[in-house]
Amino acid sequence: MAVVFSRACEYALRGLIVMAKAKDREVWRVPDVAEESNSPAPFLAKTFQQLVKGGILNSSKGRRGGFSFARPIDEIFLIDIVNILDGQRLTYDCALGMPDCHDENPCPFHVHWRRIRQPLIDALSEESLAQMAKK
Amino acid sequence: MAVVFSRACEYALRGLIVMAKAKDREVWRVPDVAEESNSPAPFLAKTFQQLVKGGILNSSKGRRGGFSFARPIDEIFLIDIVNILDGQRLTYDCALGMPDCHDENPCPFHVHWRRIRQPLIDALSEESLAQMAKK
DNA sequence: ACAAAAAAAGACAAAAGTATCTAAAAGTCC
DNA sequence: GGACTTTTAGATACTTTTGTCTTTTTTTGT
Ligand code: SF4
Ligand code: SF4
Repeated sequence: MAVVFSRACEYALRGLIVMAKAKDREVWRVPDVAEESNSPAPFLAKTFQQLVKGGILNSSKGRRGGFSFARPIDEIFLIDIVNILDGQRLTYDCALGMPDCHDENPCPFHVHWRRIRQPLIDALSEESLAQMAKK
Repeated sequence: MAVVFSRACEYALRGLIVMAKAKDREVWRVPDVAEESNSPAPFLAKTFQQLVKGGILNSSKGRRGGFSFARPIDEIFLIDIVNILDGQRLTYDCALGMPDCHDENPCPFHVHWRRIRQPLIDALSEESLAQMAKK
């Protein structure tokens, strides 16, 4: 088990940060992103396809093809990426794994998880790839 | 992938909360805990064995045997359970999955993860099973 | 002593997640 | 048009986690 994000999400975040940091370069081939972000290229390629479907990336085939951002990077927030790759797991699901329990008649742990999850959601929602690239 | 804890940890937390809530009962058989916490009994048994090794639970075999707390439940904190079952993953490892990188020359995400992880560690460190049982 | 009950230990099975490989489709450049 | 490059799609393999099953060991109660 990874720490908080799935491996796919970890690789994607690392890769997208690399891409966002390179102001001069627009289009990236998967092998280049993979090398720069220390990710396995074939696996990263799969997750980039998901990000294309999710509207984060554009892709183009052929000689000068590759992946590029589908919109300005100050309009791409970390939560967008996490939502596409890891779903609502981190932002909605019960931390104790109960399938059909939310808010009504909460168990003792509920209030804690709420207090922890909300700042996480806030941070992911407020931070854009553009801001990540600056630091 | 579970939300933040492994399944083993989810089941353990749920089970221990059930046990802590029952002030009248000291010794619990695994099948009873499993039923009360909606966990698979054989799997829960395995994780309880880990908690015995970790010093959280005592176990006794035979007719009136079962599991009981190894120390007062106001001295058992959630972080103790998480540390035994999930290791340092949540409290120390890099959220982006980089193996050998901590604090020195941090990447753009580092500061965010620190700001999120610390409240999590604090909450888990401050909350005891006794407090969990009250609510 | 004996039978029953419980945890302990280990083997095993199933599922999910991660990673690689191959062939196909589409675009670029000459 | 043809060679080449890149994504896309699908198949496949590996690994880890999760879950089950069986046997053994220990204790209790009769
Ligand atoms: S009340 Fe407890 S079991 Fe229900 S969603 Fe909240 S943490 Fe999960
Ligand atoms: S600096 Fe970035 S890569 Fe390094 S431990 Fe922190 S979050 Fe992980």
